[in-house]
Amino acid sequence: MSTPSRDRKSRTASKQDRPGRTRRARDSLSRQVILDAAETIAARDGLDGLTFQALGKELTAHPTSIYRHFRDKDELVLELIDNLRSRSYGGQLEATDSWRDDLRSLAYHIHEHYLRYPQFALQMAARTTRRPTEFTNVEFALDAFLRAGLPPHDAAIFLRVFGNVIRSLSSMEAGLHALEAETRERDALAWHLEYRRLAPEEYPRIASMSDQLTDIGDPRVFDTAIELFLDAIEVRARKADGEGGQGT
Amino acid sequence: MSTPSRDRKSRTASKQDRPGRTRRARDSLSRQVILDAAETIAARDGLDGLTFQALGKELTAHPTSIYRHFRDKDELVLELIDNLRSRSYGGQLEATDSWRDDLRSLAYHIHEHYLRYPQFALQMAARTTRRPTEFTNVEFALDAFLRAGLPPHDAAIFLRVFGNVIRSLSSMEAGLHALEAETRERDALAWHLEYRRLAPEEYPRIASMSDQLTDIGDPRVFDTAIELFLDAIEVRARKADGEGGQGT
DNA sequence: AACGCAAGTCAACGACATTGACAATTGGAT
DNA sequence: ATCCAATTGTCAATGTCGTTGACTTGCGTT
Repeated sequence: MSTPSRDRKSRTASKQDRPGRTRRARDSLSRQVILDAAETIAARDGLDGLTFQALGKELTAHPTSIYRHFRDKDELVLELIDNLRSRSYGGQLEATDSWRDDLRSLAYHIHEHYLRYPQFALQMAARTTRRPTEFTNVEFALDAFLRAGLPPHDAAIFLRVFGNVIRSLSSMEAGLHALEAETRERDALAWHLEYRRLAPEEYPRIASMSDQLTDIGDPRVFDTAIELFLDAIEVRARKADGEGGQGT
Repeated sequence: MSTPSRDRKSRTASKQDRPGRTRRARDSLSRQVILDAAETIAARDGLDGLTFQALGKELTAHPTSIYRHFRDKDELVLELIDNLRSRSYGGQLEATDSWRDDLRSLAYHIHEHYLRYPQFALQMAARTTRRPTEFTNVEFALDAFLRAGLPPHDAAIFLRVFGNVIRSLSSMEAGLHALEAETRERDALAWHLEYRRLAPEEYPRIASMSDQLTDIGDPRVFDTAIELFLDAIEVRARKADGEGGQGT
């Protein structure tokens, strides 16, 4: 056999040996087509499964075709995240006459979004996108804080606290869900066993309450955290209102 | 990146950049020696820089030597995390007569630990290690909650809420710090500019307070979150105490 | 009809984790 | 003291990944 480096480019033969594997039609790829395929893969195999080779297979195209449309993988992933976010909560929020209900509703919207796309949670939590969806949410929350009676200065910082708590808690919970089911169950089981086995002399409080302790993924945690925050905000708002109104 | 073409070519004798150091002495490697090297690398180059090849170079050993001491990379990383944690806050916590101070102190201990090792923050937040350091912290916090006057059932769930909020917020903040400084500054700058530029008719609340808005990495966020939580716990404890004690 | 150029393809590269075979060193049994 | 087998370090090889540069193909313009 001669060197196969040059004569491998047989014109029609190599194309026809796999009838299904023809070259993709020109302009049949686009950012949107690729993003859709990426979402399919990520939803099915997780973020780790989202490789260029997997994309190539999903699209029936050569893996490196994607480089004609995205500079690198990071650009693709960021675009995908933005795509999902805008699809998940776009303009579904309407203010009621209860700031508490509004904030709670916003919190659950975001929480739900994170749990829907656990693969991306970690990346979503720490980045601001500065896009319409984000602006709308900020405006909505800010309005609720002001209606609660907080002075603007407090509203500004509480907005961030509230938002960060929601996103970081959701992200963490989503991160857990993203683990393999088997690993997670094994962890939870080991957790219960080991905490029950601790010496009561050394850890009296743990021992006395071991039945009531709950593991890290307990869904009540998020609900409780939100209610605690709303309580705290209410207290502060009342206090500020009293001071501002000089004893009204 | 320059191509290090010189150090891989050594077949037989040219390995002797260091004469006499053909092979590491027997038993000169151990879990602890490897973990120390791993910490050095991670602190210097980040968690992404922690590869077996880097480890090999740091130890002047063959990269695969590590497999004699750790089953795989995950085991190494988890062990490293546990190592750092126990070194960072081991038995420095002492209960005072103020449950509020105690919980605050615990929160800051953990927060500081996360900021000290931002590379590991993401992995630390979501995993329970079930090790002495963790047990001690849980016992400490549980005791504080009970002293605050919470009924055991509430203490159990609040323990988780408090812990998850601390860890997830710290993790997120650390994640920001772990980004390259350049990227982070560019992001913060863009954030301020874009929020100031928004149309007042569409986002009146944002426009009216644009000067007071703060970015995602504001260090006051953590402090405020903790104080809000402590407030909320105090309210709940008073309520529970009043109900349980039938009017004090 | 010819051609330029964008879009798809392909092989190759270097970095990565992991594996199985191999070599050197050690301590214990003889 | 000597041998042996287990332990520990080494090395080549495998298969994955993202990314690059050279190539081919065919559409739109001329």
